[in-house]
Amino acid sequence: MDKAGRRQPRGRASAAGAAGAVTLEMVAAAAGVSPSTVSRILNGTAVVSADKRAAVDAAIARLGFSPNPIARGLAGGRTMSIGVVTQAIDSPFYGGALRGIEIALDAAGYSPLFVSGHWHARHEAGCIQTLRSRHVDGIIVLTGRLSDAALAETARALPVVATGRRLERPGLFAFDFDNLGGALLATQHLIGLGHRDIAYISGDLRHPDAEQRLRGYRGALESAGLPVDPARVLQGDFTEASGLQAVERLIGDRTPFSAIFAANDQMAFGAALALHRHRLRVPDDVSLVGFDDLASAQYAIPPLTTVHHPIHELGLLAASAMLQLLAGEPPRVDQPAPRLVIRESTRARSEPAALARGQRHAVRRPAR
Amino acid sequence: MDKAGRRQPRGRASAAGAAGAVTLEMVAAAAGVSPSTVSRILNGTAVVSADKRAAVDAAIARLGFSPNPIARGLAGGRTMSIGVVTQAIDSPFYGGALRGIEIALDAAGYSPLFVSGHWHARHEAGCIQTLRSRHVDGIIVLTGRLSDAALAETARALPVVATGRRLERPGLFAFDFDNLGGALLATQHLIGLGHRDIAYISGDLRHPDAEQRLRGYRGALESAGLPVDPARVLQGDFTEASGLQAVERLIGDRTPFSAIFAANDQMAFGAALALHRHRLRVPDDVSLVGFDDLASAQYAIPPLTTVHHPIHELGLLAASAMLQLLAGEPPRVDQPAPRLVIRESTRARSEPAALARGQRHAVRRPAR
DNA sequence: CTGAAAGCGCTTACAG
DNA sequence: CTGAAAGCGCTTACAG
Repeated sequence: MDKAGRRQPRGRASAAGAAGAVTLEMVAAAAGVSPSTVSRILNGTAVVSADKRAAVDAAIARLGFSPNPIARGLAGGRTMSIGVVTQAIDSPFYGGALRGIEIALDAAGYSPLFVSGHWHARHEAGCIQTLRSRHVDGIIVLTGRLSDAALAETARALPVVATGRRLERPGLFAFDFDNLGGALLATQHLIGLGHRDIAYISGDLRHPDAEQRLRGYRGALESAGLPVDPARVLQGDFTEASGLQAVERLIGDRTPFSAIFAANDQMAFGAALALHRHRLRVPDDVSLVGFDDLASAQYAIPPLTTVHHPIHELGLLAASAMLQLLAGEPPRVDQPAPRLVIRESTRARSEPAALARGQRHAVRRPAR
Repeated sequence: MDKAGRRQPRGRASAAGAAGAVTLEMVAAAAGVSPSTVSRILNGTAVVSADKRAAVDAAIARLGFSPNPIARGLAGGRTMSIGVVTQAIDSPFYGGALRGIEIALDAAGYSPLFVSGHWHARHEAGCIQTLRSRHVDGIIVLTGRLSDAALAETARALPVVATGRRLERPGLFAFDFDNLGGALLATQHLIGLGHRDIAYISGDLRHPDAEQRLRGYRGALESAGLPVDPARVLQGDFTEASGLQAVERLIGDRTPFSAIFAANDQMAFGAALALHRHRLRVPDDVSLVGFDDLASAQYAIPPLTTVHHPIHELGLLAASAMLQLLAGEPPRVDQPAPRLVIRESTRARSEPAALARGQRHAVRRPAR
């Protein structure tokens, strides 16, 4: 088979050596067809006679062949990998989305390549760069701070799916979660329980989610004819620490409140700790609602009432939209709606509203 | 430059097109040298005259060239990517390790490829398979259930770093965390506080960590001359739910206890909730210690005393060991020791030990 | 020190 | 329907 002048195969470092040696060429030889034919069968690229297909399938099975994605990437431009820009690989919130993406891509033979943008447009741009240098077949961007223009630009080169924004561009599919609706649900729940003095702990307003949730809080108060008191709107940044500090400020300022709605569960946990330190009991003295429904929310003390954000499903949907884009179809996804999960951190308001340290109430009412 | 018979370049789908078109060949042309020379400069493979190097460096900078890892992978067998077998991409515990790995690899120009084994040897083997088909340059295995033999076998083909086990094989570097020592620390802390009836919630004993931590608990009791009562050793599986159930069993069985040591924080959170439901207060009635020091432990109510497991550092170390292996050096890593973090869930024992529902104590003592 | 050339394992026009 | 051949963008013996 070798012509004169062929080199000896290289040592164990040879690229082939690593993954199990059997190549498409070997399959072709075993099946008595050309490599082109094997490739076509693998890719469903052309109609092939039944007997050749059978011979090739048999050879593939017998030899245990699996195509080398690296070579495939070089030759055909498809690496069977999808880049995923998340914000932090260990985010308790986005983790669920990553798992969804992993599952959906795996089922289609694709591998995810996770990179972290750290909520920084520059880092995210670096991520896109890395992913493109690795020739991923498509990129999923989970929220983040990249401009719509940057995303659209990327989408000119390869399919892009983005969450956390609304945007229509060729090759780009974006979908959002109804943050406003979720915040409405949470606030209305509190209002329905008789609360009037509802404090709000906002996330970092540079995140569109934070802005939308704040609008939901305001909207619910306004619809109910309640005033939106700026003193009750605290600025947080989605971390536990900021939730804790917000409550400290609230109490320090002696602003009356009987309920708190935190723009995410992590801040709600911080808020709960601050209340605990001030001997204010949840829900006896203060009702508390979060947003996201992290896995840990149901084991908080008390278990946290929160807005369920189906982040795992969102991951599944993002991956499935990518797969559709890759198949040349316009993505169709049914976006899941927000849903309030009532647990044990909220209760009907007991007069009067908790004020500040020391002024706590011993009143107990049966849980809902 | 083209010989007769060359094809036209392919359309936008061409592999080059995607990532920015500039190739090593273009750099060579611009610098007036051969591609071989550019390659050698890139890889530091050979000594090159200063003027050529300068010309090449200039051309690289001007053209904004960055080598295509895919082509590199095919040709040289190096993909500049490292496979990482974790257990679940959204694990609150392993997440920290992933972040450490990401940081350390990124600094060296490598990309991690994360895959999830789901605590299942078969899945983990599938992960290894996937990673090898993608020609990663090395594999990091975070604990898991793969046999030492399987790991050693993999290490014959490419460098492997494993955590959560001790094992010496060619091409394989493994290191463990001192789980036994950590459990000793936790238990001794409780004993030092005067606790005698210390219940233990074990993790799934198929995990080596769980087994080691149990030994630490036992060892500490024995050293202190305290009996190890089987009724106080509850079987959990590292989940919050199992921690909760363990405490339910303990209380249902009316086994006396004044302290609980849970083999991980997640079970401690579940245990805390069960205690809360039975109106047993932490730490007034029952002291509680966890293990791992998850990010959320400091915002638990009350903030959880726990054994700090430097999982982020372990990730950093694993990656750095891999880098050393890749460089042909024997890895040298200083393994971090376990450390007890005393927060607010433990307190000196108050007579008598809490027994069961209803029998709670109002005794308050100042915190430590 | 440096170049020409073969090769990595695929894919895909091109030509039957 | 199917093959022969060129090419993807690099690396690396081989030969100066």
